[in-house]
Amino acid sequence: MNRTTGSVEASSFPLTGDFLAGRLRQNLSLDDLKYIEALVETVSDHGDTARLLARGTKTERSMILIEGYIFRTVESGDKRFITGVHVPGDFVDLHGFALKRLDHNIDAAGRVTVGSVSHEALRRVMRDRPGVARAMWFATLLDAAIHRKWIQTLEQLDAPRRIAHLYAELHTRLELIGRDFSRALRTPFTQFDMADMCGVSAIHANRAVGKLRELGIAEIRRGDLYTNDWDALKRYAQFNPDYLYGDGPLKVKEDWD
Amino acid sequence: MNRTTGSVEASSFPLTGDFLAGRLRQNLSLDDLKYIEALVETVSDHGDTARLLARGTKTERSMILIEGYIFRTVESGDKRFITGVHVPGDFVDLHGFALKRLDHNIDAAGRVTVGSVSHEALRRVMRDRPGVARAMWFATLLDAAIHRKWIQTLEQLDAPRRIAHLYAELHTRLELIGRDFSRALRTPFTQFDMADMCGVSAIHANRAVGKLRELGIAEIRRGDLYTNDWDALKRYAQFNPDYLYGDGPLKVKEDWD
DNA sequence: ACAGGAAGCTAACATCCGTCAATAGACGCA
DNA sequence: TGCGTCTATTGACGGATGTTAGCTTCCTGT
Repeated sequence: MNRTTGSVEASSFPLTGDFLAGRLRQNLSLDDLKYIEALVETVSDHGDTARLLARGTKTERSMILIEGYIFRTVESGDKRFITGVHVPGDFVDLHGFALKRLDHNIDAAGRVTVGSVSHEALRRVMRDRPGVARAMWFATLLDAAIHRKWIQTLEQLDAPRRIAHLYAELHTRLELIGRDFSRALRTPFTQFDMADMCGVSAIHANRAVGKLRELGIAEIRRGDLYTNDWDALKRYAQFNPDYLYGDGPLKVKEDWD
Repeated sequence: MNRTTGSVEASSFPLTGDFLAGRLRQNLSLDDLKYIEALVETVSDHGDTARLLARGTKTERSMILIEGYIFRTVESGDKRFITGVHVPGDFVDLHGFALKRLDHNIDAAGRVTVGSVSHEALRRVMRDRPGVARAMWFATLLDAAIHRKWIQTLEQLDAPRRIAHLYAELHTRLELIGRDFSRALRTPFTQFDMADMCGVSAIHANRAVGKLRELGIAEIRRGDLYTNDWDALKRYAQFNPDYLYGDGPLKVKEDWD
């Protein structure tokens, strides 16, 4: 667990705006999206495996992931456990705004670009933009739904299927933000990362990767997954995307307000 | 999985009010609590293992658990997986208000008493009582924190420790709503239920229960756990209650509004 | 008291997985 | 280019867990 916090402040504005197509894409007007984008006060790049926020920290800012992958981790003894992974468009510590302290670390997986929103700005959202505030609530509800699916995966699947399910989920989540990887899904994950996400030892994660290769399901090399049959992979992992609410994930009932 | 939906409508009003001391206990005035209590339109009792709400159902009501235990379950093949458990005071399907459909079932564990709140009433809350609306958001954030701990438990602990951790968590959550079981924690859980919560087979759950007994950690008989040393049990389960935010679980930053 | 059924318990065997040890490959840096 | 480190890989062994089968205990209804 090498942690080099090589943070580099970047002044690259404006944002692309694309990343907002993810978590917050539903039920927000273009005006709302522009409003959210304007909340981002600073954008920064972070080096490999940087710890962006340590457990227990009290902060006055929340981060939205713009590029890369971020882990939610906890440490116990000398072991690390990964309880969640984020893709661009996700608010990674929105709960840090509501709850007093964070109960886990926020770690970059490889290089990341994050936008920072002050809690002062979020307080203005709560006061002035109830629609946007609701969208943020729904985004955290989707987090919870993904957590529940991880619980089920850990309860139900063996190691090879857990890894396949992880990549199937990422594939779908990345598709939902408009990124299509027809043949390869690139990540900076090591087999240690996969092991910590799947609750198995690194050596067993290696066996699992080998089994996926042997079965012709997928070839995983240095975190990058290559396959020519995503459907077969998803079937093998017993993947059902319903929990991501892709067809209207964050839609509220029509008669709100 | 016997499902007798023996629902009996009860007209027993008013509520005790005690059950609200749980999830929503922080940052709400007495006036707010009375307001929430008044939202409960009907109270009903349900028989053993009743399915209160099926996955995919669209509903116009949300339920708050008043007495008993409730499971969140999913079914895959002929197997059942439990992704969460609720104690009195918990809103069990508040996310059903925000998201269009439920991604899992809501099942009673033994006999339960639930209060029902119409989504129409919740819409009024959103509009008129921002403080209460926030408290509901925070309650779902605490759900997510508990989910993350379950993920970690599944990744980290063996079967005996998972069962010990489950009871340690319930003990603390019940303490937080003012119920103290110094020597015994009574639940209607079967070893099948424990197995489905811990991601092991029922037979292995039985082995695990036997090991806890053999180690002198706890005696579990028909769901009821007896011990004279909760600290030892919690130490054995590596239980750390921080994630329940017990010292101020749902506290918001002081300077809100 | 009796019968039936659900839950709890035990044993035997196979598979999944953790650990230790050792080696090979890939990448960054001098 | 060569070295060192991180990552990936393989084998061997033991422990944890799944599966099947059968038995016992407890509860409940009659």
